[in-house]
Amino acid sequence: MTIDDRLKLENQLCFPLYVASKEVIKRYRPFLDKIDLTYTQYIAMMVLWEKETINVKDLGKRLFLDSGTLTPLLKSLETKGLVNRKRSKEDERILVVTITEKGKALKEEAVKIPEKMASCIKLSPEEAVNLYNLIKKLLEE
Amino acid sequence: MTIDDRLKLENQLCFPLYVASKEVIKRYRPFLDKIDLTYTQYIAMMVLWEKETINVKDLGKRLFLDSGTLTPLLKSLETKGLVNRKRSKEDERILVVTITEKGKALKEEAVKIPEKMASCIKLSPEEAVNLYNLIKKLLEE
DNA sequence: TAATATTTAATTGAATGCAATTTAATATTA
DNA sequence: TAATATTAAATTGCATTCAATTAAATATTA
Repeated sequence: MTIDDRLKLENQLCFPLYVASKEVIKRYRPFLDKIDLTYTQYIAMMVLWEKETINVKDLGKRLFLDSGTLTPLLKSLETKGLVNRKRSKEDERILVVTITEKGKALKEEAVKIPEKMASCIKLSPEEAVNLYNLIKKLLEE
Repeated sequence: MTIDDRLKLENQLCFPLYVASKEVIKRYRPFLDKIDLTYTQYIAMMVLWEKETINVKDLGKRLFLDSGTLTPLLKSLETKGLVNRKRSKEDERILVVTITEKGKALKEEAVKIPEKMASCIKLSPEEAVNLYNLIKKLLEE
């Protein structure tokens, strides 16, 4: 490979990763539109469907997002009536996010999404596991 | 796997992909800061280092970006003196982007980036190829 | 040719995403 | 305790990203 070749898009690992991520998120859109969530709102709700209550810092650790992204996102979810935001009594710095009944109810709609997405993606279960493990390794260190 | 498990982040393929894409782009930042480019500006410049001249539509096809992203991006690259923007004489709808001498000169700095990035990523060449192929397959259809 | 359709960028608007700073609360230390 | 340091969110500012619309130019069709 020449020096020049190294600066070509096709020879970068990052670029296909970047395209794939955007593309897969785009494929979620028709399904997410039906429950009026963006992708980022959806992954935040996924955490809340599992945990019901979490503070902003822990949510950020889980989603790899900071308060600059999460604060407006959570305010928007609150406006939709899906979560409550309340300062902790013990430590006023901490903002505790709790899922509402309406938020919980939304889960019934959302459970259909993963299998619908799976059928959009042309990977065998083995390939999917393989990809998953390679991405995990990529993220190491 | 229970129905509930399917709605957990760890069991989604999309989420690690999304995190990995952001993370790898973040790792580019220290290198890109040195040549005063954002990641998106960098991939646009990569195309121009290879082709010297391209119109917005073709650039968008190559980068999987539309004019909503590219128009401000290219204006910014023009402000930096790295490209020129000029309407085609034959078809005034088409905007032709051409790399400047300053833009070409920047390539000398940029050639070091891919190998520096490679050393940031803990994948063997075989694993990288494997990942590349799986991502390509994921994007099919 | 005149009317219509298509194409290409630009624009608009909403939602990220992140670095950097600020604010307020709590913890630590002198 | 008083001063300082740390922590958690919020805010600010800049750069995407994309859907939808607009505007202008070109192509096609009646």
